[in-house]
Order: sequence, then C-alpha cells, then structure tokens
Amino acid sequence: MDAGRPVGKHRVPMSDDHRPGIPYRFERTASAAGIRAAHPELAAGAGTGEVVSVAGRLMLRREQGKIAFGELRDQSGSIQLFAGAKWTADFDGFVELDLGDWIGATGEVVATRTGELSVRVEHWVLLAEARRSFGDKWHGITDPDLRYRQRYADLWANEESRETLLLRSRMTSLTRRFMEDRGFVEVETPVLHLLPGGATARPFTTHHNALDLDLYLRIALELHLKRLVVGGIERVFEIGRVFRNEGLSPRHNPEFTMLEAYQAYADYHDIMELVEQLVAHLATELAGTTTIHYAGRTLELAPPWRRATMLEAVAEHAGVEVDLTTPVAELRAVAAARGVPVDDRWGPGKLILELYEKTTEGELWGPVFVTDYPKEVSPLARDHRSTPGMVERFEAIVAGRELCNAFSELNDPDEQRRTFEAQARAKAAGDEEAMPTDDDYLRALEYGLPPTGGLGIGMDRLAMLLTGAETIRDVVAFPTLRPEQA
RNA sequence: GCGCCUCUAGCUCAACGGCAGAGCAACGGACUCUUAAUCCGCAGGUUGGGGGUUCGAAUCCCCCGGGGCGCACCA
Repeated sequence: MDAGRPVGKHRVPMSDDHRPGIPYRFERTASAAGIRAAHPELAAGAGTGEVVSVAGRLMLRREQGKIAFGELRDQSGSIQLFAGAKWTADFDGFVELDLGDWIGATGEVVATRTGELSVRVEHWVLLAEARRSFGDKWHGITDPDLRYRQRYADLWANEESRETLLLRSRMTSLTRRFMEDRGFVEVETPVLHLLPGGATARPFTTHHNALDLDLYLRIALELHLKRLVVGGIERVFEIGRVFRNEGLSPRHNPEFTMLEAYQAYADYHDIMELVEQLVAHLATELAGTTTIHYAGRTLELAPPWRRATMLEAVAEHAGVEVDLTTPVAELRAVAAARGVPVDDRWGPGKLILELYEKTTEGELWGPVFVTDYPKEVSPLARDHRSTPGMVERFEAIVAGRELCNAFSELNDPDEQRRTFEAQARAKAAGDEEAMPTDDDYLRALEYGLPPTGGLGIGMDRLAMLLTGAETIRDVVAFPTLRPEQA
C-alpha cells in the first residue's frame, strides 16, 4: 500500500543541524519543451552558445565514469542533462543524486555526439530530495489503488495521467471561452443549499453552527442560475462541483463537475445546437478532429447530431410501440417481458422512462439527442408545445451514456407549483429523491422568467470521452476512495 | 449494500500443497557520448491482517481490511 518507505541509507532524515542547503527560489530560464522548440534540428555534436537554467525532477540517470546523462522532466516534458567531471561543478554529487530528486541545472544547450538535445551542466543545485522512489522506471505504477491514492506519484510515473489532467484543464478553459464568446456570463452560486433542488438525487447534509442550520451540499446548479435569468442575466453559466450521495462506479464519483447554462429567449432546439457545437469544437481543438475513438469504436461528433424522440428510440431498440396512452398494465407487461423491474407507484411516464433507460440508452452509440420526456419525470421542464403529457426535454447520449440533460425551462409559476406538489406527493408515497418545493424559487418565477433554454453537461464524462478514459477516476485528480486505514 | 475477481521486496511481476525468486530501484564498485546504458558485487520479505486444515500453506478453507469489475442507486 505504501509506495516507498525511506529507501537507501542516505535517505534517513537529517537532523536540523545538517539540513542540506536547499535554496528558497531558483531562477529558471527555460522549459524542456521550450528548448526543444527553439532547437528542433541541432546537428550532432553542435553547441548553441545559449546558456539556460532548467528545473525539474531527475527521472533517469546513466553514468559512464567521468560523464553522466540524466533525464530532467518538468511540466512541459523532458530534456537530457549532460554532466562531466571536467565541466560540471560537484560532479560526484550529481552522480549521487537519486531518481526523483528535484534539481535546477544551468549550462549550454548542446547536441551530444549521438545527436540528443541536452543541457551541458555547468552548475546544478538540489531543490528537493525524493525520499521515496517513483517505482519501476519502465513499468511505472500500475496498481490502480496506488495511482488514485498517491496521484502525486502517478503523475510522475505515468505520462498518460499527466496528459489527461492537462487535457481536462484545456477542455475547461476552452469551454469557458466558447461560452463567453456567445455572450454567456460566468457566475458562482451557493454550494450550501437550504433545499436540495434542481435534480432528483440524495444529497449530502451538513450543519452551520452559528445559524444552527442543517444545510445540503448542492446536487445541481439549476435553480440559482434561473433566478439570475429572472434578475436579467440573459445568458448565464457556471462550471461547478455538485455532490450526490450515491454509489461509486466507473462512471460515478460522489462529487463531480457540471456545466450548466441558461439562455433567455431560447428553446431546447437552440440548446441542442449549442451542445453539438460545443462538443465538436472541443474535439477539434483537443483531438484535432471530430472523429474520435472511444472504447475501441469510432464516434463522429460533427454536427448535426441525430434527433430522435424517446418513444422512437424505444420503438427501435426495445421493439415495442408505446406512448403515454398505453394502459399501465400493458406497460408493466412490456417491462416485465424485458426484465425491467418496476414499482407499483409508477405512472406511465416513469414506466416508459425506465423502459428507455434499461433497454435503449446503453445501446445508443450516438451521438444522438433523445427528445421529449414524460412530464411525470421532468418537474422543471416546460410542457411540450404539441405533444400532451410530454415536456420539451432532451438528453444527448454518446457512447451509451448520458452526456447532458436540457430543456425548455418551465417558466409558469402556477404550473411549477403544481409539479412541486406532485413531487411532494411522490415523496409522501416514499420516493426519497423527489424534489422539495422551493418557495423562493416559485417567488422568483412570479417575477417572470422569460422563455429560456437550459443545459447541464457532466464535464467529467465529457473529459472521459475526449481523453478515452473508461473510468471517471482517470479524469478526476483525486477520486473518492475508502480511507486507507480502516 | 450484494456477487465475482484480486492483494507476494520500494515498483513491475514469477512461484499455485514441498527450500519465497527475477527485473528495475536502492547500496558498494568499474566505465569519457548514454537513451529502460552496460558490467561486477551486495542487500532487500510477518506473501494485506487474523484464524483453521495439513507432516508441510504464498498456494486450500473461514473471518476482517484495501482495490477492481458487475448488480442496485444514479449523471
């Protein structure tokens, strides 16, 4: 479990009287990637006259008597260090460095006799010693437990871990710019909620001492963002952490990141266009193409994506034509025939949703917008303009998974009150996840919410898609794990 | 929460009822152009923890703990 006790006898911690002279700062003048970019084709054996200072971790070392080579890795990449007894100050000390030690080194950029771009070390300084080793220099660290618990070691030992983290960062940054370019304003709304609203999920609870008040960690951003639209912020978004007190799996972490966006005067058709453009843009910027590979299959993300109603999708994959007028007894029989467990309290809407989720969603490789959900399971979405009992809601399904959830927002306070009341009845009947009535939100709607299209995207799952990760733990720097010592 | 799989040296892995091993790292040494450098030498273990079966257990059984996958819940 423990990757590396202190190893090697000089790894014994020194007494305070004998601390090595670790400087407080180091003036770095070049990065590994910067040096490579500046000298793409330096001839073997050539010098440049350019003296640089680099810093990073010593990842490999090859000694050869009076000379030695090292691989210095910084955030940008790696560069070879070339040291020799004739020109390197404290050459013996350089040779005694351990793999993993942080050092700073100064010298001329040269190409060795074999053509490897290098820094010919004249001076070097120890910046931090690695008292623990980073594992096998060829195999790295593969034990998933160790990788997730000690991400700091994983990031050095495994290139893919670092690339994934950096790609996710660029994805978030590109998303912000994409939204801002379309006039969306980024805001921050409370994490501590009086009521766990905006989604159906079990919340985490916490307590504020001074107010002696039980609070919930948010399960969605939705209701506060729509309050801001009421307040006149016509295009608003937030990229924020939400928390759901549910099981862990390769696709679920208890805290995850949502992008939610609300656009006044727009409907769910406008939001579909926004989603397909955003995802295609990210793929193009990050992967260089909209044709990406995931789980051994190909995904074409270029717009326009297919649109299919939930009932059409169910008809295709479950092989059964149903709708909201189908008798409940018949829907139960259809579900039973396909091994979908049902609850006596469910109405036709919930039965159809379950049928869809259990028989169809996982089969959709996509990308596809599955549209028009039953009102019964969509308390915050607006009635469909032409199909009774349905709402204007869609989910984008990519690789068999929900990537986003969006709708034409319900903006009629009276209708919203009725759907909250229906939720309250469901809760009274035993549905733990039913949404509580939020009176302040109703009051906001009474001030007037214009026609608005809204969107929620799971950024972790988007990152999985764009990095090829098959588990959410690979795109979360520090995934939730059981404590190390039970 | 349930089921299946898994845990051996710091790391990556062998041994699968009969003497716990290798490579890398570490430690000592050789080597003036290496690329996972090479070579010589030396050390490294409560086989996740506990209990049981057996002449003998890393190996078989039971309990506990960590992890992975699936189910349930969900995004």
